[in-house]
Amino acid sequence: MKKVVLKDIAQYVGVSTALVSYVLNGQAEEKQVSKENAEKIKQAAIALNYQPNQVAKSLRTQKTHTIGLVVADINYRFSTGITRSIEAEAKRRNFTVIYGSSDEDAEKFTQLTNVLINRQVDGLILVPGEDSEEQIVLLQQSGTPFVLVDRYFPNIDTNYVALDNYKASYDAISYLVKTGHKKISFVNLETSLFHLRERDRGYRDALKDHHLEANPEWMRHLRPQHLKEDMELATRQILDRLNPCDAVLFATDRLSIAGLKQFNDYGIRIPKDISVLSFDEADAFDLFYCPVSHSRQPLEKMGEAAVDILVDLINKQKTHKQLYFQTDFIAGKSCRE
Amino acid sequence: MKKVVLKDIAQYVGVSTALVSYVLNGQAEEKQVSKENAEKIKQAAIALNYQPNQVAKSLRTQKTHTIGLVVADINYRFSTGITRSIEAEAKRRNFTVIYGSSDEDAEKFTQLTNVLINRQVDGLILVPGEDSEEQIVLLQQSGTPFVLVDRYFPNIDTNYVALDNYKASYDAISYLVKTGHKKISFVNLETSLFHLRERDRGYRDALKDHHLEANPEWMRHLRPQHLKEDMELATRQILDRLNPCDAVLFATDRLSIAGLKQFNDYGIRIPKDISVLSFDEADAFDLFYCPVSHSRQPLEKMGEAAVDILVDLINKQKTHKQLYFQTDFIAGKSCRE
DNA sequence: TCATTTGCTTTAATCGTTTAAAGTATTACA
DNA sequence: TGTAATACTTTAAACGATTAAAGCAAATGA
Repeated sequence: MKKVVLKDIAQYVGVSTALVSYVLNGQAEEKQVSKENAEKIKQAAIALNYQPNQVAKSLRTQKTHTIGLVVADINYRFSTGITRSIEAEAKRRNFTVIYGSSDEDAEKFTQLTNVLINRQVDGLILVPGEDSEEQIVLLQQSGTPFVLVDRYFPNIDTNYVALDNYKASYDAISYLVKTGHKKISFVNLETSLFHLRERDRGYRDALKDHHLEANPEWMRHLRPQHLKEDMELATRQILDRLNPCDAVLFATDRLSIAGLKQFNDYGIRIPKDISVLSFDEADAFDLFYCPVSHSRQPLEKMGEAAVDILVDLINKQKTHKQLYFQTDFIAGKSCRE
Repeated sequence: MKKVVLKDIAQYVGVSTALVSYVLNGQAEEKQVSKENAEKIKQAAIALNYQPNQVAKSLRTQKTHTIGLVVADINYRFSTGITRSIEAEAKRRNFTVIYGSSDEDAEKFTQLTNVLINRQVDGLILVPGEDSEEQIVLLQQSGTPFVLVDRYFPNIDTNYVALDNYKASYDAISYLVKTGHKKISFVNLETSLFHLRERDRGYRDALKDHHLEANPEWMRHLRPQHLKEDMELATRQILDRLNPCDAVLFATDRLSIAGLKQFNDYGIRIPKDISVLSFDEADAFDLFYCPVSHSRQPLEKMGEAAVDILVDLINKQKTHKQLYFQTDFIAGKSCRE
């Protein structure tokens, strides 16, 4: 069964392709197409089940109505969440999303963005990984509209939608202080990614402002590739006999899961033995014996904002924006009060 | 900065676009392009940073080298897993994947497939939901190459890649029987989806073959939209004072999570009070106090197979295939031995 | 010397749309 | 009656690639 194209409708009705195009694009009035022909064309389109060829349309209009999305790792909850909200908002605005996962690999990230650009996406939404500054700068120079989400580079002036990581971290620690904790550990990843470094800063400043002990051993930076072993060491340090912590803040959901597993293995009970607070949400928290308190990123809002900004950029409304969001605090029962 | 197109290179070097096209598509030898020109063209392409316009290419060749993927719900672990492996295999074969989530909604499913077809994807990989038979039949009639994954319709003769759900279920029950369980419950979803009905059948037959009590109350079908309340009822029934089960098999990961949460709430300990076996894998299992034994779907292999079959279809190698896979049994500690 | 072959290059149509610009009746007005 | 406006419709050139087919020298063969 051959594909029905515009020309087929034109022949079927006995008019030129121009008329058909006008009618099917809702320009019947504007282009003063006779009611009779307009009606015939509409009927024919239905009768022949005409499906416009978007590729041809894109080539002609130089617009694909497509957004390219590169997430850091599709296995992250953050990624599926943000993808979902970006898709929803994109659909609302009649855009399609093509996406890919860089798996935190700078080269793959570059490759992916190039593939997407070759496919003529109108713009990009990116969650860049380590060592991607260069590619971002190149993108910027090329004039491709793009928005960064979650992660950004303080010394590159781009549009981005991010969390106020400093504040989120500061507030989380303040909450722990307020609920009577005095020896607070912070477990983060070893990375140069700015947003995670901001969480460090929030922790440090909060401790200082509340005049708490800032034991250097309590701020841990685990190697992503050696999470399990580094976590084992970290938790042992945190639970140290002589000077144990009474609370720990994990900087990401994956850290929390690894940490809680380790606590399980050690037979440590939450929150009796130690209070636990987490960044991000994880489905896995559901199955833990006590709900885990955590700071939740407003993924829906962030995704929507990213699409909004990007679409503005695409439409040449040169909004230059850096948007910060606040976390929602989800109170569980993993913190002693 | 204007985009560099083929013509620009042609002008830059002083040849026709045909030559440029030949050289950049590796047909220099075949088309007997002079070494001199070939070299110049290659240099120019690099110098001008030429990026071919895939849209134009697709229009001309009538091939987009793109696969459309529609998953049932991006939030399922199954979806991210299969997406990942499909993406990887597609990339290996030089295809890009555009995907969307139908959120188990038949209308959205139809819409999505149409959007993808309009974008001229070369073929589709689909995880259809309830009430999508009609759309599948239409697709088949239209001649669009497609492969179903995970779910399929026994009375529609399509290509698919699926689990041997009957056997997986049968084997899981047999394992429970072998480890000494006698009163085995099976918690499934209320749905007409064939693959889940097959799991019912496996359960029933296994009970019969092992001459076990087949209490109708022990085969539960929960409404997906009322999972929590139905699960509460189901678990109460399973734990019934007078005739409690000694084991339960959950038909999906989400059911397991809901069930285990409920057990947590009731203060039931696994596997002391009851043995638990699950289909699928869940990150959340990690945080449960005891590793959950489960039957794991070989997502990587399934995704690869789906791409393989689809690409064959696209290349007119009319392989007509129904592929069944077996689950891997992952032994945890949630079953009393 | 003329025809043929070889080696290389260009021309131009094509994919399926969109959209200025031009074309052609018909009607209105002076 | 001639001109202008109105109401439509068609023509044809894009968009950026691919690719038969044709073109054109120079080399070869008879």
